[in-house]
Amino acid sequence: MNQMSKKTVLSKIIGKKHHLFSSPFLSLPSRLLVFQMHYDVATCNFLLQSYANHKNLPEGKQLHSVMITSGFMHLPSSITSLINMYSKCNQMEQAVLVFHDPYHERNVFAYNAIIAGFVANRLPANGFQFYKRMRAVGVMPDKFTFPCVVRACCEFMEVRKIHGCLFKLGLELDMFVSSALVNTYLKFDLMENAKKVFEELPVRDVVLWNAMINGYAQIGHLNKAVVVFKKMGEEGISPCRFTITGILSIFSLMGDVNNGRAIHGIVTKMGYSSCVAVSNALIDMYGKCKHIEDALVIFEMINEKDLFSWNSIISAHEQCVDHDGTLRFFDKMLASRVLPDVITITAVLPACSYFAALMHGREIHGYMTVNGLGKNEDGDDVLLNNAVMDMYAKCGCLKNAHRVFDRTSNKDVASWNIMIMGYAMHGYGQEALDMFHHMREAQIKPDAITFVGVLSACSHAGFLRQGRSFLARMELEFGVVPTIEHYTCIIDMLGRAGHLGEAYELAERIPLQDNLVLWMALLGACRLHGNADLGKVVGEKIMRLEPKHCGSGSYVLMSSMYGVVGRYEEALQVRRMMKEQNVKKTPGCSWIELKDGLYVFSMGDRTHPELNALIHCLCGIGYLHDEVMNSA
DNA sequence: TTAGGGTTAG
Repeated sequence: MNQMSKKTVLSKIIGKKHHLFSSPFLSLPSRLLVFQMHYDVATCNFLLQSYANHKNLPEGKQLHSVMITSGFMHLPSSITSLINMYSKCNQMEQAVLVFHDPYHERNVFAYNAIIAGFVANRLPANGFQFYKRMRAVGVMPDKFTFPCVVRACCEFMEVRKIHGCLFKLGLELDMFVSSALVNTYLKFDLMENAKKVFEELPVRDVVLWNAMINGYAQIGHLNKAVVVFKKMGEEGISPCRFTITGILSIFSLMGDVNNGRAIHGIVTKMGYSSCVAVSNALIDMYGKCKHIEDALVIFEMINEKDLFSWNSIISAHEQCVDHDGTLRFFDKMLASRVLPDVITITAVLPACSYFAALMHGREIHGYMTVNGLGKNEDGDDVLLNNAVMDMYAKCGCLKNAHRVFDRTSNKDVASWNIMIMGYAMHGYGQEALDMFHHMREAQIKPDAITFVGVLSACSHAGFLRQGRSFLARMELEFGVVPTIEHYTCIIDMLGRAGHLGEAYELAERIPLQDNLVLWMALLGACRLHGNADLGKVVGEKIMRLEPKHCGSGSYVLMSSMYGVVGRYEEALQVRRMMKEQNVKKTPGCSWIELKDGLYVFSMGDRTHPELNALIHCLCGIGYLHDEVMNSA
């Protein structure tokens, strides 16, 4: 009988007995009697393994007490299985208590199990301490010890010492030890050491190839990672699921949909389609390559969607700038009772910011606070808190944004930029500049984005003198070279204030003039102040730019500018040009946030399944007039 | 009785 079938038979027998042993209808002494009649050490160990795999701590603990009563604790195998059970249930304190059991001498099995436990529970330093103790008391490590000990190394010198030991013990060619070694060297960014271990092995299995592929990807050498992947195929090693997820993440980073699709072909051919992690990696790849339709097909085919599946499809929508899709899938996720995590929230918050969906954003912030998601091992999760701040700021809720800002202990330059930009975009120029001064007091070095915020604050508030001064000082005093974004802010500022001549002169003077946004800002100012002559010159400049840069916005702005000053013939001429060039006006898009979600509409869009009901509802609460309802 | 890989954001 082979190992597998032995295990199957054993589990069937134990299943029946176990039912009796766990029966709530029997008193403890009776259960103990059943146990003593039918159970031996092998059965206990088998059960403990099963409890460990299912993280069934209560039954594991119960079995532990029965084992003590039955006198099984002097057996080394019981100790090892118990340590393993407690480790897998994340109870390292209990595991250590078992390890120190006074009636038992600690052998290599017990040491291996406790070191593995600490490594799996992300406490490598504790694991390494047990290895040192093991050597101190003279217990010889074996080929099972080293894969864990290598992973337990927290410093380069420790790995080097262990690596030396492997040669002394003749374990330098063991594939389990070597793959741990390769991964640990990569953890310390020591690609050359990892490569040496890999190349000196006479036989390499798929795990080792995976380690090298992921290692190159980790240090940003994506092309080299692809070369290693190809070489692996040439050497006749078939990719496993882990290889597939790794290489898919590489092609997604490269935005290489063709090779990604080729991997999709391998997935189908090798029958990996049913593996959720593989499907999730495919969704991510198609999402990052902006092929949302393919991502959706994969997503719909997953039977048991996990957190990764939802996060991948939500992020895919966000990457394809489909904010509506992002929120739709987030709602679907909640309806499927899958709880969001930090990654879900960071993907969803920008969509809330885009739609100024304050209700949605506030709910997410509440969920985050209740579940302690704003914190990580470094204290406050500054990136997540920045996303919340940005959401509140973009929704115009500056008080809440400021509250989150104040509560974030480890603010970075982005935190300050979000607040400066938030105040600037809502017309609080003075508050934005005050934030900038506080930022300097806090000795945070401003960057290019800070000055976009500061200059746009000056522009919106009409602080001409200060705006000019900031532009002059930003390079000299702060070492930030003005870019086209900064000049656009200044031109916008001068234009809004009616200093059209100065704005035009500046636009002419600066390098990289072929920037549409810059000239559009000036065109907008010409329209605002009814200066169609200068507007015409600016308009012609825009038209001379590459036609692909010239969207419908500039044509519409120009025709409207001529309209404002009564030059209708020229306005019509622009409209005719639009027709000739086949430029279509992008339809207007609007949205409304109601209690049950966000509704997005574009002009003439009648595709919403509950359009009529929604219009009735909107009329009822005074959002729409009856004529609209009648036209629906 | 004990051991080595994976996917999602910024």
